[in-house]
Amino acid sequence: MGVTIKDIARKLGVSTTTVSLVLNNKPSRISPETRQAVLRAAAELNYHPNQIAVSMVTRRTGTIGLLLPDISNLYFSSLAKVIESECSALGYNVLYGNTNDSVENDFKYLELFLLGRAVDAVILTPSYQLGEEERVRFRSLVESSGIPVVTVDRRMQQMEVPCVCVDQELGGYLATKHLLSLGHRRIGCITAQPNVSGSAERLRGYRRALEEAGVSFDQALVVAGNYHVESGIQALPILLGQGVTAIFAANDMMAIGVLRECRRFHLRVPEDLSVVGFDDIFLAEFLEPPLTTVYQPLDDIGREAVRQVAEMLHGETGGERIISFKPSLRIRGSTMRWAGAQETAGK
Amino acid sequence: MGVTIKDIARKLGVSTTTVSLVLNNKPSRISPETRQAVLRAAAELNYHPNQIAVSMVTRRTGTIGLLLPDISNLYFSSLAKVIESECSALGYNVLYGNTNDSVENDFKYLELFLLGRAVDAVILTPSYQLGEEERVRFRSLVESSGIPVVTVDRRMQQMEVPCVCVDQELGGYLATKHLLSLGHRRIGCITAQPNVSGSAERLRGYRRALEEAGVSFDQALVVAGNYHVESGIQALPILLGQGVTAIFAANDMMAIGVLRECRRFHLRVPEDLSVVGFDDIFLAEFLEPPLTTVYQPLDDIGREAVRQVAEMLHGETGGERIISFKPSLRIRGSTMRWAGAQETAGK
DNA sequence: TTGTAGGCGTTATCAC
DNA sequence: GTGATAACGCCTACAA
Repeated sequence: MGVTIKDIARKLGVSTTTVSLVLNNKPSRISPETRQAVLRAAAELNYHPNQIAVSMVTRRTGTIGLLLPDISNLYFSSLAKVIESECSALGYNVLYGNTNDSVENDFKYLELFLLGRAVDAVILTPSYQLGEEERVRFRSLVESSGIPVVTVDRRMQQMEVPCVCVDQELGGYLATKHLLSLGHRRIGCITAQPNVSGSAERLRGYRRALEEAGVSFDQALVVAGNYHVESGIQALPILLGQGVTAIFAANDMMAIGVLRECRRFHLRVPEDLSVVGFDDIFLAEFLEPPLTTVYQPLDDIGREAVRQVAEMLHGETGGERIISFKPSLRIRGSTMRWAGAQETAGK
Repeated sequence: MGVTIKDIARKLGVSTTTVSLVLNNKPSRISPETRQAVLRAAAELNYHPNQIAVSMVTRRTGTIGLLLPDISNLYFSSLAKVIESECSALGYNVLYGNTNDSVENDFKYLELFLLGRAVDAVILTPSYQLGEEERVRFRSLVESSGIPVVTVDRRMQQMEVPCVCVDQELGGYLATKHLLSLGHRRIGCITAQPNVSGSAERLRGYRRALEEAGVSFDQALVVAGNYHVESGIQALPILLGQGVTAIFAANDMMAIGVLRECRRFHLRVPEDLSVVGFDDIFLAEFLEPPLTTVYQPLDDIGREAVRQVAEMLHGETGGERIISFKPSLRIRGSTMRWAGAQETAGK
């Protein structure tokens, strides 16, 4: 069960060296005859190299670890699709882990993959910003293993690891500015936990837009969600209680929650409430109303993450570089001019 | 770079056997002192077994291959999440491949995973029913590798492989019967390619419901999609041209396409057109209107697929068993009694 | 209770 | 041109 080069060698009366040389197209000048013979025998016996054995000696697995917080979030599953496809094109397989937005799971998989030398590199979306202690743990993990690690979508502060993402702050700014330009003044914001990278930046963008427009920031208009639909649902009544006329949700899932809950409250979107999301998951345009949201160039991000990994695999050094793409606003049906805008129109 | 049991053995002046025995908790009675010493040394040196080396000798990789047609389809990403989580609980990693509904890719990954002995087992959703030639290829691939293969969500006809799925025919039947019970008589059906397993069965259920209700089957009301949103969009005008009052889409993605296109046509759902989907992806209830659809017990399916695999890994034999779960109808807002129903009410 | 030695399948280093 | 032989890191009879 399992033809080996030994079998081929024996059958042909040559050494395993010869077989290996031929099968790997090594530039050692084997006579055309033996060459053909080996090739034919390999085909006849239906030989296929045992990748484990190959990995054993070459010290590379041909596998890249991919750690994502939640594959059932359309944003991440689309990202996974791009990354897997890019990896596949480079001859790499993807070992996948769902971290459920838990730092413990981040570490669980990281240790599994890095310490076990099960992968040649890792692409991950870290769950939270690490505390000092965890930072040490992470750093020693990465350094001692010597395995390239690249972060995608979210940054790891103070870590010497390349990060591929979007300019989150700008995204938050664009979303909020759009609402402001429509005359909204009381704009709610649903963020994720403050120590999730990305979330804080999006909030910063929100604040900057407000300040620029001379609208004072009100902490009561900011509620922390968790990037899941449910937290959008829960946030809505709180924000309505604050009299908001528009909501910026830090991702599309939460925006979907808001949309959904609005119907339960018989609130029309966008007539009664404008809603902006973030990510532009591909279902966003199919919602009712089609969701105005901040587009992330997913393909670029995924492609670039793999490119970064590939570079490091080819000896390029890591280090804390940030490759940042520009997000852009996709205006659709979930936002409109605030009916009461005339009052403040003169501003 | 990489502490080995040799390092530990050397440091302690014992043999690698001793170290291995201790570290693997083997029932060979090592003296408590050496035992402790080994454990301590391993911790101090930060030892972690090289999984490749372990795999080399144990002949198991601790990895399960998962091949899915489209991870950006919410149904499959949710399934992947369940499967990964179950595998993880059993100590298995998941090597993931996106096949894009192409048989060629099915084989590409299957060969990569099976022939390279990169996985201990494979769970896959086959792209299409295989032709005779492909069937031979598949069978020899699976048999020669001796690696357990389990099919999920879709069957492979005439293949000696366990399949975990839902009673597709029943699902199609329930969906259609629901529409019939609401008075609809011209019911369109959007299927996938006829040779995609599951699709054909769902269509059969549709026919059975029609026959049972004494409504004659009309081929013109059946249009073939591809399980993507776009094909729902394309199918709608065709079906409207046939004067349908309701549509059964063979999955939720296509149903979403229908919903979306209805808005462009200023058609109200469900007042002007009832729509039923299939899968009950978790966004279904968040759509507008919330989608009536056929629920698949995703968790059960994923869990059972992994259980099947685990059994085969433990020596249970494979064979063509079908583990079928019952789907159920989730009635939500996208269906209602047909306004013209009274005409045929007496029927 | 512990050590020796062989082997897993492949690649790599030298000789010949 | 080709072939021994030694790794790679670990496990496991079998010996001692």
